[in-house]
Amino acid sequence: MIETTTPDAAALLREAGLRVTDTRVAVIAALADMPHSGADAVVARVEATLPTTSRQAVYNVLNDLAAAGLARRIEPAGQPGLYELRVGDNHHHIVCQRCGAVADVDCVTGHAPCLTPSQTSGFDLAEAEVTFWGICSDCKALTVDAVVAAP
Amino acid sequence: MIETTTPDAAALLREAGLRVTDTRVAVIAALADMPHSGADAVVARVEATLPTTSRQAVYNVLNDLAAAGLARRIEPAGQPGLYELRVGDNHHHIVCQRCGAVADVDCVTGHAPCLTPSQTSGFDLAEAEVTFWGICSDCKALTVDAVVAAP
DNA sequence: TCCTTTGTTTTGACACAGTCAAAACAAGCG
DNA sequence: CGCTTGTTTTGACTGTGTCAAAACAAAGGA
Repeated sequence: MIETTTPDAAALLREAGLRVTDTRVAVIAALADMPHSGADAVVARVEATLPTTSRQAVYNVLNDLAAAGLARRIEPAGQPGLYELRVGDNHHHIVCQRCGAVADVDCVTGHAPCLTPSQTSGFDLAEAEVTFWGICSDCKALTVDAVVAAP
Repeated sequence: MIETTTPDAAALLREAGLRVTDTRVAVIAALADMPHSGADAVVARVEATLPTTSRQAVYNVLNDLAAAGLARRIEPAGQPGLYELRVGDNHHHIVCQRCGAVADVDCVTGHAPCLTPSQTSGFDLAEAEVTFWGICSDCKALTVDAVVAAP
């Protein structure tokens, strides 16, 4: 019986022309469970089921998945690279300035404006990446608590 | 007589409540000359006039300038942090996917759409950062040359 | 002008994220 | 089953940046 927890990682890998290995399946499962994870978090999650997995193997897999278009890498300023399986829809992200939490943001109103800079300085434009910055609800709650607790 | 090469770095520093030192003035001059420079490039430039300057001093100054609002730090994915003196107008950037060159892009058509994500997942939104990716004219030229030279 | 205070710079060790390369290993195919 | 080729392991290494203590210098007052 096939694991339904992951969106049939094996099939995804085969379609992308990548060999199906335990490490790769486990990394995909980890990303399905915890989107916007960094290599370290993935290593930790993978080690839970495959304790002998090396850090390097996870880095390899994450690179391979990104190169094959099965995963997308984002790199908000001040954070290590994060990976997610949601690909192909060029959605955006909102990042917490305090704790670094990341959430998805669907593309903005018709998204045309974001793809059309006023001048391109001679560049051939390939894509536009939008990152929103703010404070997540958890951190907001903490701030309020602090204010309330202050004398 | 006052150096007119830099936009009176000393005055900027004093207004920001920072002491005026050779290192700081030299870093500001470097950034005025070469916007979107990383720490390494700034170190190299500063060493040209102040050969005894330490790498750490440049990092300190760059951090101080950014903290004081005299410089802005950007960090395109896959590159070290870059600094520029153009602050306060929240302009955007276009980055070359091949060579990493960076150019300024003034804020997009009315900029309202980019500041209004469809859902904020409970975040308090502070700002929106847009990064355009493409190929700069230099790299474009190289590609054409390669194609022409190919057969 | 010289002294004092406080902020800056130097020096050198260190941390983190990630890459490189070679040897051991295993998936997929005939 | 065994080959071939791609994957994983191991361990050293790089680049970017931070930390901390001692040496030093800018600003302001005596």
